[in-house]
Amino acid sequence: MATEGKSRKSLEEPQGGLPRNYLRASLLLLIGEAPAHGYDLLDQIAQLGLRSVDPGGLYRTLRVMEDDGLVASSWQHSSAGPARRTYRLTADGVDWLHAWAGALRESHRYLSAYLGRYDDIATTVSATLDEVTILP
Amino acid sequence: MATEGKSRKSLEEPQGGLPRNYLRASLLLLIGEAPAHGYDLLDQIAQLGLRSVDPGGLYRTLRVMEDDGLVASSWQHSSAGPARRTYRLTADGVDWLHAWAGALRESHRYLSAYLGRYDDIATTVSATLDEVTILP
DNA sequence: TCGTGGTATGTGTACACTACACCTATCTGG
DNA sequence: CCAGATAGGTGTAGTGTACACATACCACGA
Repeated sequence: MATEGKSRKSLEEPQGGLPRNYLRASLLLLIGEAPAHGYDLLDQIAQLGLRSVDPGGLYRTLRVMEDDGLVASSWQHSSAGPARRTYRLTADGVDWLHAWAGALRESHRYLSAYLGRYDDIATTVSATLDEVTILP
Repeated sequence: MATEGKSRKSLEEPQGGLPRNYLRASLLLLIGEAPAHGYDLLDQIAQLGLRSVDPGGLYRTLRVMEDDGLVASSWQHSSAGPARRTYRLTADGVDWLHAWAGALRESHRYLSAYLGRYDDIATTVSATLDEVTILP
C-alpha cells in the first residue's frame, strides 16, 4: 500500500467540477454587488461554491484583474486593524461581468443537458456493465 | 496598438466557462451510454458543449483514463478503414461517472445561484457605476 | 512590554489541464 | 499512384490552481 498511485486524483479535488476561471467570475459578481476588499471577498465567495479558496490566489487574481482594467482599487486606512485595499468594478469590469454571466448561463444549459443524459442512463449503466463483465 | 496586451484573454477562450475536467466527465458519460472509439467520441462530444476539442488531448485523456482503470479498450480490426480502439467503462469507471455526475449537479446548483444573483444586479450594476464615475 | 492571535495582504513554486501544432498509418476512389 | 477521409498519436508552451510560506498592523491579556 506504499506506492498506490491509482485514481490520479481528478475528483476529490477541492473545487470538484466548477468552471474554469470561476474565481474571476465570482469576484466580478461580488464586487459588482458591492465594492469590497480581499479578506471580505474571501468569506463571501464560499457562498458561490468555492470552499477553501487560498488567499494567495485570490489576492493575485484581484491584482491581475486590476492590471487587466476590470477592477480599480483604493486603500482604506481605518483606525481599527490594518489598511485594506477596496476594489470596485470599472466600466470594462461591468462588461466582463455581463460576458461571463452569458458564458456561465451557456455552461449551465450544457450541464443540464449532461445531467439529463446521465439521469437517462444512471440506472441502466451498471446493468449493462454486468452483461459485459459476466459473460467472458 | 502594437503592444496592446489588454484583457489577457480569459474569455474568448475556446471553452468559455465549462467545468474543469469536463472532457473526462463527458467521455465517461458518452462511453457509459455506449462503448465507442476516439474518433467517434470526437464528434459526439460537441453536443455536450465542447466545441473544437483537439484530437490529441482527447486520445491522451482516454489513455490516462485507461491507466487509471476507468475505461478498458480493445482493438477492432474492421475491413473498412484503419483499426480502431473501442473503449468501454469498467466498474471503477461507472463509479466515477456517478461521482462526477454528483459533482456536476452540485456545480449546476452553484451556477444557478450565481446566475440568480447576477440577474438581481444585472440592471443596476451599470447605474451604480455611473454614480461612482460621474460624481468625483 | 511582550507575545499571541485575528485581520489583511501578499510571494514562490510545483503541478495539472489545456491548446495548438504537428506526425503516423490504413483504406478508398479517381 | 496520389489525394483525402478515417483513426490514432506525440511535443510542448501556456494558464490556472493548490499549497506552503511570509509580512504588517492592531488589540488584548499575562
